[in-house]
Amino acid sequence: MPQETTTANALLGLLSLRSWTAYDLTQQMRRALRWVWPRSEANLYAALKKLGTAGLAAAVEEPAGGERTRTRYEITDEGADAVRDWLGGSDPEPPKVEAEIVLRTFLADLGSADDLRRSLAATRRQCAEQIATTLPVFDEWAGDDPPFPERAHLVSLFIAFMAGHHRQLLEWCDLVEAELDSWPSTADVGMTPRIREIFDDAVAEQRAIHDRHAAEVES
Amino acid sequence: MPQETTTANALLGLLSLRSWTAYDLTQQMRRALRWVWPRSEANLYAALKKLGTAGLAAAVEEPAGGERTRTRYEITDEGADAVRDWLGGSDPEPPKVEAEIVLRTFLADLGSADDLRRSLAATRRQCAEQIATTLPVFDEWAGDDPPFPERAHLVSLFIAFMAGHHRQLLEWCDLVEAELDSWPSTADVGMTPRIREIFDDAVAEQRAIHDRHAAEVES
DNA sequence: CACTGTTACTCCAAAGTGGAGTAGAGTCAA
DNA sequence: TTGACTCTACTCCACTTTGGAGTAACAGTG
Repeated sequence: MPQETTTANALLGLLSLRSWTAYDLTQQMRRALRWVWPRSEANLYAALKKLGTAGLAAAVEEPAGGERTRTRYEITDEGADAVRDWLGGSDPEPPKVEAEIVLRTFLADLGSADDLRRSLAATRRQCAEQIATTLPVFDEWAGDDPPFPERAHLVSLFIAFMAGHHRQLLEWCDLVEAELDSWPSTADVGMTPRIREIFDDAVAEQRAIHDRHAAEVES
Repeated sequence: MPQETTTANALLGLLSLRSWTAYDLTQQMRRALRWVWPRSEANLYAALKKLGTAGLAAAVEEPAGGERTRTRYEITDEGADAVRDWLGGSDPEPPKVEAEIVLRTFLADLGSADDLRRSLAATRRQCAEQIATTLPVFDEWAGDDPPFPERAHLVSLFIAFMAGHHRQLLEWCDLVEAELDSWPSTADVGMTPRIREIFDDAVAEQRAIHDRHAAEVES
């Protein structure tokens, strides 16, 4: 049996909770899981079809008002096995970050201080927009009739990750902006005492993690 | 003039600092920039060729010992303009995260507690491995003869981002593991008082960010 | 002088993107 | 009741990107 993709397993995971229509699944991915596993609609619909042909999910056409139909998917026993194999028999891919803002900061001496300030402001705005779309979802969970009350612990950990991610990103933006305000320009600042402090702190923290891990492996 | 991709601009950014061979550029991306802008080797070589045909960089074949040649790239005036346009005339893409570990945690009730523990341990290991590859690069910057001493301030902010990212990820792993140890199993824990605390804290933090941003926009 | 590792790339099938397109159904207001 | 929207429920397609394998020459080591 060939290994399924993580996207396929994510869909199978949702299908383990209940049956969904294809449309609902894409919306669910878009509303919530997008923030840790972003995939395009086209890809999700395609992955669902593959789950169907691989026998991991069963597709049923159901009426959707008037002439229309929609496709409802239900997990099969093979599908449930596949999810268990995934969780129990493989390690997660390492987390992956794509942060153009950090790239721009790294190359900030090729532009003006205001260029960088605008980019940081854009990142803050994007962060706030992201939160604006997720807050209603969280409120649904906080309300009287949450979708899966017995899963509140897992959802809470998910939300904690999001909060931590946003905190770290915005704190970093604050740091960059504070530094930027203390520089004459973006170029040729070099290793001032304050910069040395930031550098040493960051390296020391990484080294501590590294050493702690090495010690744990040895033991 | 059509907009360049972020990858193209990243390469042009490096070429603004000095000339590089194609091989060196891919290694540089792999050693350092990968952590905020991961791209495959194949893609980088292809992007460089495009920069050549677009006139943004000039490719020169140079001898590489014996019969072999390698391609050295130098930025052109058009290329330098393109970088400035990028930094000054467009906003960064929103940061993007892909974290299978969070997905697995979200779906942890489909597997055992040990499954999740193994996944968390794998994430910790991946984190340590990542740090192990970056520490030598940082040490180079801390040493007597750093590559671009006048850019130390930008490199330091880059490293600060990496440290913050790793801190947030590992602290989240700690939180999950601590919770996990207090649960009878991964399933059906639901909204215990402790979970409610985690949930409320995370939502409150997000809301604070959201409200602060809304207030700033209004003013 | 064989062997291992590094340099310097290319190739390719498969996965994924994102924007446009399509078309029926419900909703609300003039 | 008719037109304008928005939502539902997808499909299509050209393009980009991935990641692993492959290739072949050179450089250093024992």
